[in-house]
Amino acid sequence: MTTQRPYHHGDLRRAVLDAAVEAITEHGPAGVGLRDLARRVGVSHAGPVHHFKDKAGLLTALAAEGFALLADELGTTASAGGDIVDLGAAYVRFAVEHRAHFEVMFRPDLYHGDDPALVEARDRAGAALADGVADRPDPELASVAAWSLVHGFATLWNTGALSRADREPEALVRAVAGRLFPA
Amino acid sequence: MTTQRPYHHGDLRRAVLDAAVEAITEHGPAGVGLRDLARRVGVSHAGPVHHFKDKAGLLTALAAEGFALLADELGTTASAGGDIVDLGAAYVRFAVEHRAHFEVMFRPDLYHGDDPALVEARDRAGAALADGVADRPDPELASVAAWSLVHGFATLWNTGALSRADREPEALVRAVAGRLFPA
DNA sequence: CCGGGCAACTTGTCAATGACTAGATCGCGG
DNA sequence: CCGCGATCTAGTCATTGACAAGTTGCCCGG
Repeated sequence: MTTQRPYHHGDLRRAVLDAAVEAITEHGPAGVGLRDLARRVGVSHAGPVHHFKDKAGLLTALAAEGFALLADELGTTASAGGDIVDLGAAYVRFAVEHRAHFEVMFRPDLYHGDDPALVEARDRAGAALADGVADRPDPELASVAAWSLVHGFATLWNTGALSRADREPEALVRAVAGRLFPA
Repeated sequence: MTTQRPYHHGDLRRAVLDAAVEAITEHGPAGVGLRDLARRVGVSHAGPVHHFKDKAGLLTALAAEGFALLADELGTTASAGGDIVDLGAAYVRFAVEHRAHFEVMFRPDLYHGDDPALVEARDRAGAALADGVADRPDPELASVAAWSLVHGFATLWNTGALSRADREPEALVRAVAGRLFPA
């Protein structure tokens, strides 16, 4: 393996983000260090700084990416004719499959909440959720109820509090959501 | 103010816990340092260590205290004849009034999840919640639904995601929970 | 083709943190 | 009155995030 790394990494930004996802999935958002990520990726300890300014900047980028991903998922299930329960299931699926992103997204004390890219993505995701309950009676309240239910389910599931249930998370949340929003 | 502090603090453990609550309320769990707490309380930088072993130990104590408080709150509303909606409201009230405790409690990567005192308190709180839905049809599912709803509401509220709503959190969650569990 | 400019990356440094060790101080039981 | 253990202090070490300054190599204008 004489492959001497070139001076320029190629796509360090992406590599660091991926390493961060991996590290957060393993040790939680608290256990991530800029220097550790640099080591994982194989660059010097200050390499990532150039792309993210500081630790909060890294997590801001992660959160923004997460909101964008979530908005996309919700958008596709909505345009595929999915109803509110489908949307909720998509929300939970996202939270489980992208746990690292999800955990950072709802920890505003870790990142810069006023970042433009982040704000845009977050609003987009919020709109997708709101659309799903637009045709329900009292949409304001229904929106709060739906979001609370699926968000609570997702966070509880990810912290392991619900894992005694033997069902798959998506099936379980469908059963639960069907109770709140009968067809 | 010639009150020279005595060598022995009196109740350093409690003082550090209180300082931690204050610090977490201000800056979130990430922004808390053992040394910072020691300074706030006015002891040397290694003082707290004696009582909590390490940082995770501190947060373990905080989490255990939180679960105990929550179990007490739920217990009193239940024995006062409260129904499932009252229990949910109590859950949210706890989360809002004891935000610092609540945030640590559901961040298992920050503390020692196998601490005996913590396990006991957590189980007690869980039992109090489960009791509230015992008389509902399909209690297993109802328990998941109720917990998800109020937990999601509480975390979303605390992160500010729901704060556009002009209602008080407790009243709002009552309206939402009443939808899931009609009287 | 080539030279300068600029982004990407490195090396070095600093203050602060968590964890550890050894030692000082105090209070309580015998 | 003594000593012994719990409580707290002081000192140290590796590590971290942030910053400053230097290096490397790509790309664009001439």
